[in-house]
Parts: sequence; C-alpha cells; structure tokens
Amino acid sequence: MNQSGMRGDRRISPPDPPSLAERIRLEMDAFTPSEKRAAHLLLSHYPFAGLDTVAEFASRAGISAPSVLRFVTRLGFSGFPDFQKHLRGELEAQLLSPLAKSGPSDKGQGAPALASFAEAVIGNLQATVANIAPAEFGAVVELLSDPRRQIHFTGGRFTGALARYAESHFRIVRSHVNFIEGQPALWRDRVIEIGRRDVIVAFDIRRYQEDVTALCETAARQGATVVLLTDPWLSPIARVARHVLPAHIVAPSNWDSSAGLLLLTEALIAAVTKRLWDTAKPRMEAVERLRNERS
Amino acid sequence: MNQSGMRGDRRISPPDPPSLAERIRLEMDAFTPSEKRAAHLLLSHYPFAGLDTVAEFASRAGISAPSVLRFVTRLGFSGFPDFQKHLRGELEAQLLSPLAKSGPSDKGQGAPALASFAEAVIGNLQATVANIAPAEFGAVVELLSDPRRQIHFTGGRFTGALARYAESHFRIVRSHVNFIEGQPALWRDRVIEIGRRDVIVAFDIRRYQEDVTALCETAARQGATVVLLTDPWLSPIARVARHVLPAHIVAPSNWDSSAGLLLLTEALIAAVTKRLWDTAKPRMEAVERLRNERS
DNA sequence: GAAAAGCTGTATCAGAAATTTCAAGATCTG
DNA sequence: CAGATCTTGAAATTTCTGATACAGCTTTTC
Repeated sequence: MNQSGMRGDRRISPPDPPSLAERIRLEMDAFTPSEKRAAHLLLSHYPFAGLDTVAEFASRAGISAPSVLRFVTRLGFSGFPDFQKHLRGELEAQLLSPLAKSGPSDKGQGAPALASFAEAVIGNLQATVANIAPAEFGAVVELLSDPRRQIHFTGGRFTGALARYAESHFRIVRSHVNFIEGQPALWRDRVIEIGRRDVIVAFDIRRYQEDVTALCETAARQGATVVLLTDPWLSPIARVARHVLPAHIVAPSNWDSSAGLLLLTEALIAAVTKRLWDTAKPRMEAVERLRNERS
Repeated sequence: MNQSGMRGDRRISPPDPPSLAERIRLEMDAFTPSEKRAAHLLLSHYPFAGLDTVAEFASRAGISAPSVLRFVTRLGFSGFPDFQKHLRGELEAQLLSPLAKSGPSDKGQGAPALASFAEAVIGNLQATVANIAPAEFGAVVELLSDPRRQIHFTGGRFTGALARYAESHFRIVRSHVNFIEGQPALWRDRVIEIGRRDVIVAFDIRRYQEDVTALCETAARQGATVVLLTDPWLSPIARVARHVLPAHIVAPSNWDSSAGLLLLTEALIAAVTKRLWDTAKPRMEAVERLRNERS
C-alpha cells in the first residue's frame, strides 16, 4: 500500500518542531471512534477548535466532554488547560516566525498519493485560469444571466455528473434551466423544441462522446447558442460552439481530472448568482423555506 | 454563542475589519493608568497575551484582575470570555486567509472573479490535503479495493452529482458498484439488502440532508461500513461513519465549493485503480472496445 | 454464544476562573 | 487644603469549567 516514489519531494521547510497535528495524523489509526471524531474536528480547524471550552469542543465534535478529556490525556497532556497551552504556544511560534508562512501546515510526509495528486490538480487549476480569456468567461456569465433564455446542461459519461451539478445550482438561481440526459433516445423528441432562444452548456472531454456532439450540432443548426467546457484539445463540439472554456485535465492517474471543469462551473455559478442576486435571493430563500418546512 | 466566527460565514470582501489592536491604539489616551498597562501588554504580545486567564494577564501587566476586567468591559465586550472569543476570531481570520488579503477586490466581473475564486479554491484544496489523515485515506482505499464488497454511492441535492461521478468511474474499475438516489422512496426497498459486506460512500455537506443521513443510519444499523465525504463541520452521518474525509468548502460565493470533495474522489479513484490494476485494466479495455464497436 | 474487555455518555463533584463588592488610596477641583 | 471624584486592589461571591466515577452498551475474544 505504500506507493512510494512519486514526486512531491518539494519539502523546503526544515524539520520544524513536530506539530501536534502531525502526531495526531500519525496516531490516527490507534484512536477509538470518538477520539477520531475529536481528532478530525481539531485537524479541520487546527488549532482553533481546541481553544474553546471542553463542552464546546465536545459538542462540535459530536461527542461527550469526557471523551474529549480522554482524547487530550491520550495525547500526553496532563489536562485540557495544558493542551490549550500547547496549542497557543504552537500558534504563537508559527505566527511570529515569518518563515512558517507557506501554509497552515503542509508538514509531514502526508499521504504521498493524495498529496502529489493534489499538487497536480492544483497545477491544472492554475493553468486553466491562466488560459481562459477573461472576455470569454464574462460573455458566458452574461449569457447565463439572461433570464429570457432557456438553459440546457448536458455532458458525457463522466462529465454528465458535472452538468448535473451545474444544473442543480442554476435551477435554484434562475428559471428555465434543465438537464438533458446523454442518451440520444432520451432527447430526440425534446431537441425539436430547441431554438434561437436556447443555450446549451455542454461538458465534454477526451474520449469525446458522439451523442453529445450530435446533440450540440443539432441544437446549433436550429439556432441555439452552444457553450462548451472541454479539455485543451477541444472536443469536436468546439466547431459549433459560440464560447469555449478549456480546462487542463491531466493528472497522475489512469483517469483525467475534472477539477478544472468543476472550478469553471462553480465560478460561473458564483458569478451568475451575484449578477442575478436581486432575483436569485428570493428564490434561494424560498428553497430554504421549503427545506425547513419539510423537516 | 452566536458571535461571529463560529460558522463559516466569512465575509467576502470586507474593508478589513478594524483590528481590535488598532482601536486600542486610538483610544489609548483615554485610558486610565492601569488600563494603559493592560493595553501595552496586549499590544506588545498581540493577541496571545489576551488568551491566557485573567489572573495571568493581570499578573503580567502588573495590575489586578478587576482592572483587567474593567479594561475589556471598556472595550465593549460583555466579559472576558467574550473578549477572548473575539481575539481567537481575529487570529483565525488572519491565519487562515493569507490569500484573501492579497487580492484588492473582485468587484469587477469576468476574469478577476475567476482568478480570485480559483485562488480560494486552491486554498481549499491545500487545506483539505493538509488535514486528511493519511491512514484514513489509505484505509478507505483499502476498503474500496476489496472486490468482495458491494459499494454504494449516494449524496444530497448537490453532492449527488459527485456521488454519480464517483460511481461512473468505479463502475468501470471494479464490479459490485452502484448508485443510490437520494429520495427515500427510491431506496426504501433496496436498503433491506444492505448488510455487513456493503460499503456506503456518502457525500454530504452543509445543509445536511436528512434523507441521506437516514439512509446511512439504516445501513450502518444493518452492519454496513459507512464512508463519509463531508465538510469540516462534519455531517451528522459522521456519527455512524467508519471513515470520515473532510474537505474545505468555503468560497467567495453564495455557494459552497465542492472542489475539495472532487479532489478526494478523484484521488480515491486513482488510488483504487492502481491498487486493482490487474483486474481494472482488462475491464477498462473492454469498455473501450465496446465504445469502438458501437461507432 | 457467553464472557471479557473496551468505549462512551450521564450524572456529579471539586476547583478554578470570572465577576462583583467595597473600602482605601490617588487625583483633581475650587 | 478639604471635599468630591475617580481609580484601584483585596476579598467575597458566583458562575462555569474541567475532571471523575460509574453504569450501559458495543465489540472482541475464546
């Protein structure tokens, strides 16, 4: 299970007094279930979660106060105040040293696989942003913010999930939003209604899927505006697309990474939500209200 | 307890909340002698001096405890705990968002929005990786690599798409993989078959969805192993989950970002694919072959 | 399948910490 | 310089937090 090797040896920072966080990560296996809860909470809000009271910490971790006490005792502290004192000490040391800036805590030879994978994905995101034409992004935001237009999301085998993700958000922000399944049989009869007013947002990356291309071509022929989120090699849909947003997708895996596409999607959602805030807000509140009623 | 800070409602682009330190400097003249001593101590060791006990603070400042209390009351806090809470909040905001500082403002539409959004997402990814216990990640990989187990993916309103994304990949890598729709009506009859051999991989973030929780609880009660991908505040599913992988989700948007969850998902897919390569490879080739035949 | 071991939460307690009281001292004012 | 006002700390008080004992429950082991 030790996929050693990989790259990821960019650890510039010196030994650094082994942070408590690191020790917790290493000992994680040996913890009891509720200790793990405590550990997760602490790590996810390191170290601030630990600076509250025992009761608060317990409540946030979903465990009882005594379990928290047992947790800190197990870590070798004589009591909760002792534990807090240590955390404050670490915090002070970290904050006052101008070097320890880089990240909250990227120490530890973390999960090799996960860390190097993340590194690659982050690189993809940066490359994606760098290569998007601002005007293109803005134009798409504008397009998706037009309330008179009907928006259709679609995608291929894997990217269909992203289309669904986009649709489930846009559906709340505005009206006239829907999702088109990938299988031709399912859209053959719906596509005839697509016309000049419609916008197709298609997700399509490598191993481009013919049925998605066919859908977009048909729609474009009928006058619809096609927006394409794809990889840098551009899906054939690009030929009929009005706007193309490419994302880098290569990762140290047998599969491509869709993180860049998700980034673009979420950025679009954020931008359009802000753009349509006056109408989106009441819609979001209405959804919230329905949720609460149901429970 | 509903002081700001607790929840993830980080303001998007504040004009920099005037730090308490600054205010103290301005009001310094109006302080009494002992208040000045308190102020000097706090400023010279900002904000750590204030995180100790009243007694400690008083002793270090060379004044009495009541003077310290009067000092913080004068600053507008309802008591010493309130004062400390504020300090912790400032500290957390300052430490956790070294990026949020740099960008002047994302007022303009288009590219700036995309760039700053990307920055925040990248920060999330780094924080997510930093806080995942390698052992926990490894354990999940191991679990999902066990060919004898049945794997079920599920998620909520928005995260369901991620579950679908995971499922569509795992389905190719290995057998016994399926997707469970969110609505209880759809799984009520399927869940009875879930037992000791089954693994539920649930995606659930803020605005935790009750039906997903119910599904996991039922499954857990029947002996299934639950793996949870959630946010740092942990979905209630964490109570019954064997493994929890939290991802940071706060973004400069009205919506949360799922990029961290996607990162974890893809990393899991990559790791399991590698782990099961001997059996995964022929499966992937078979899928490829089918694709080609169809065209 | 029964016994043992281990975990966890409830109830409770002890003690520490924050807060208030009050009177002594310092400072200001006329 | 006397009275008024403000400032301050010792001590009393109250609140709350961290700690513990114990019993129920789960998991493990034989």
